[in-house]
Amino acid sequence: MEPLYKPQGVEERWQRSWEDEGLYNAEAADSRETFVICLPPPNVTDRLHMGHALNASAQDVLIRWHRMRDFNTLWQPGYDHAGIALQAVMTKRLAAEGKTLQDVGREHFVELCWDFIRDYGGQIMGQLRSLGASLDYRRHRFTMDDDYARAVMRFFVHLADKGYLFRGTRIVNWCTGCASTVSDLEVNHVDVDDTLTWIRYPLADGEGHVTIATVRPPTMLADVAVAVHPDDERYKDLVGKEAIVPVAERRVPIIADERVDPEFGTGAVKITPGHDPMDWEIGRDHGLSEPMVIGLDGRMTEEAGEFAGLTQAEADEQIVARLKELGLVEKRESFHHSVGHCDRSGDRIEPLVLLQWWVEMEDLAKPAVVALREGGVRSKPEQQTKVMLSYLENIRPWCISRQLWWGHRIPVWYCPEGHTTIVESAPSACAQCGSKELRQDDDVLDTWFSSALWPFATLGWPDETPDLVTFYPGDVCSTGRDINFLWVSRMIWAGIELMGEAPFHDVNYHAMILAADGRRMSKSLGTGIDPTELIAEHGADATRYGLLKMASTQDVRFSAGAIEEGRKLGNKLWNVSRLLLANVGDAQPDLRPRDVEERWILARLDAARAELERSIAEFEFSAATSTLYHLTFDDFCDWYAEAIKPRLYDGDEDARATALAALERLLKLLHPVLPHVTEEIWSNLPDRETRLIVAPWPEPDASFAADLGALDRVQEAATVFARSGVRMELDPDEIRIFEAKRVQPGVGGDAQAEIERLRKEIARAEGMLANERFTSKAPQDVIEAEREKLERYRRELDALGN
RNA sequence: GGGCGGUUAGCUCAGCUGGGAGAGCGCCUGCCUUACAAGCAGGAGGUCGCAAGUUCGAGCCUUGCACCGCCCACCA
Repeated sequence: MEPLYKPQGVEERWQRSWEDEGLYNAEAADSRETFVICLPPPNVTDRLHMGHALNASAQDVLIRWHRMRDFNTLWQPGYDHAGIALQAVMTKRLAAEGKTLQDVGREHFVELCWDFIRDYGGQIMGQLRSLGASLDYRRHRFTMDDDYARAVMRFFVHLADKGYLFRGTRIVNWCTGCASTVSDLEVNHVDVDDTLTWIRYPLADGEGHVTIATVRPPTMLADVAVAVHPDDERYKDLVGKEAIVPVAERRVPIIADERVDPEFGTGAVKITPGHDPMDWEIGRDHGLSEPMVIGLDGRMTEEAGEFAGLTQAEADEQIVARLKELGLVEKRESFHHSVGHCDRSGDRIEPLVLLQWWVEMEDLAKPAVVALREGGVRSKPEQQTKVMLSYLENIRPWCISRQLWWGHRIPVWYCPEGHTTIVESAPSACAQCGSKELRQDDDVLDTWFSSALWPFATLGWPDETPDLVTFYPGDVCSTGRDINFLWVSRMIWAGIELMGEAPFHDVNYHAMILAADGRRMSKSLGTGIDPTELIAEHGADATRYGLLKMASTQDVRFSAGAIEEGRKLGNKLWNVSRLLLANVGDAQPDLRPRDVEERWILARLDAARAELERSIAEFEFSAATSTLYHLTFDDFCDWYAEAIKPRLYDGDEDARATALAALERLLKLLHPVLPHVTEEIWSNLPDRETRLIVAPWPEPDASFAADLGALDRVQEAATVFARSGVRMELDPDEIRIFEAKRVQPGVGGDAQAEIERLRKEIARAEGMLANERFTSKAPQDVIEAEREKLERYRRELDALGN
């Protein structure tokens, strides 16, 4: 064993062993209690980034911990086909070759996507292996696998059968960049600077005008009304009259609607149902038509007459110029407001009225609300439950059709009579009229439609497979807050709807790791840090430790020091193991705690076990790393190992056997966080045939917790000695430890300064205990603690000769 | 507009139901160099964002304010 632990080589070797020996595997036939986590399926094109690495580390700690606790433990891996994302990548590649989608055609395009995945996809599983992630890689699933596709089709048909599905013409979020609709959740509202133009609409009866304000003058070509608030006194007389939309020269009614904000602008608003969500709702309620003057390409359509074919910017310029000529522009002012942008492409969302497939969400969401409200599904941090509830309680229909080629094609067939046939696989004839002339819907499903099934479609659903019976429902979902609505909420309601219960009982939302500037890591700004480089440089153990340590709050800046701390911990453990292994002779691990320091370390190990169980169970991984660090450095190395060193050298068999047993326990406690170095050391223990990864987690053992005062006294004496150079009186046992530890006087140890410090503390404590209001109102244990402190200070002062 | 989180040592962050302000890194000093290309021991460094309130006692509870970040949202 070398003095410096080098993870390179060691880690890869164990990763191969664990996997080859089948120690990651979960079997349905295994009758032990199960513990199941599904890896959030990364996009098939993803490479490991900081979020993946952190989340995988957290999940692996849970998985390894439960595996050691004798659970039948399944960590399910796989990929998501990432409809829009992959199609965008492929479209770009085609464009680089000077080709368009139409050039290659649908069928060939899909083949190209598969080729791309074969060539460039699937890298992240290898990267997760290098992190030591103990996924059951044999069970790898992909959301476009044949079996998975069958589940998606069943889901669609199920929703149709239950009446949750409908096809309707509504206003949607159209992304010109993706050339597809996107759901409300995939729209980012971004503040932008626009120009607000105040335009006079003459009244049809020639009696004056009404002024509206708009940031999008070209859409006035699609105006069908002017609306005011019903209680707005200024416009009472105008309601029911007509106005003339300038340029378009169209007569439109002036209507009253409560959704108009009388405080905004003039209190009168142009109504354009074809291009604005609120206008669409008002228009629908007033039975107005929904003309559109902007097309799928974002340009002005034929409906725009003389402006057809122009970009919106060009149309804007020309229309405003025309209005100015007509003297109808009252004013123009800069205007700061928030506008929807496509989360994927960044393009400004174009609200358009299109025929799409929707899921009616209200009833589906209700059982999920109950599960969250009644604690069937808990969140960490807890506030996320409220966030999720407010989303589910205000949920709106989900637009699930996407105008893409890469994805699950919607299983709906249309006949010339206009009938629809909804079945899982291609029908031979129309279900209603028997027509053989069927045409499948061109669209594919939202990627998240298939992701929602992940916890059970990966186990064989809709078939009642042994895997499904054994491993559903799972236990924990660990993910980022960014996909809580997109993915987590949908797994919950889909699980309840199709499986009768939610797929997990706990959701852990991990921290976001930010760059040094406090913003999200950004490739273009060069602030990103690649976890695969961290692994290559510092090792997987150090990377895991560092990520878990730094990610204590919801958002945290990356700190290289945390990784370094992990490396140091592994190195320290390595070296204390070298010390013990080199000096135990042929001793076997055995508990023979004869002396106080041995009972003490066993009690400390058990206390740490309890702290770890609590922190891991509560997903407080940062607290867990802290426990491990102090246990290893302070307790095990600095006190215990130092104290027993002389006896090890002397060939004390009890000390040797107990030291090995204590080291075993330490390795077990550290294994979930630092799996590689602990397994490596474990393999060097005498007669070691079993693997640490499946070694039993230590049972609670409080039998050594009593009478630990001796160590406390030695530590107290050491502190006093270091600060003052004065030795307190100790018992022979205590002196032995004190000597073994070779306690040194601190630099500038100053008895006088220490005496003054203690006197001040004593005065403070005495003051508190003399305060009747404190002694009468404070809890007994607080008062008792204060008395003990006072005693200790007095004892120390006494030792200093005062 | 609504909601949530944050503001503690030079840096990254802990601080559980109110009861002596902490860790790691960095810095300074000493010791050891027969586990630790390092380790051990000690030290300096903080009006716990600001203000008021409750309390015997506030980093922690209440109210207001300031700044930072995130989420949701039909401000044309």
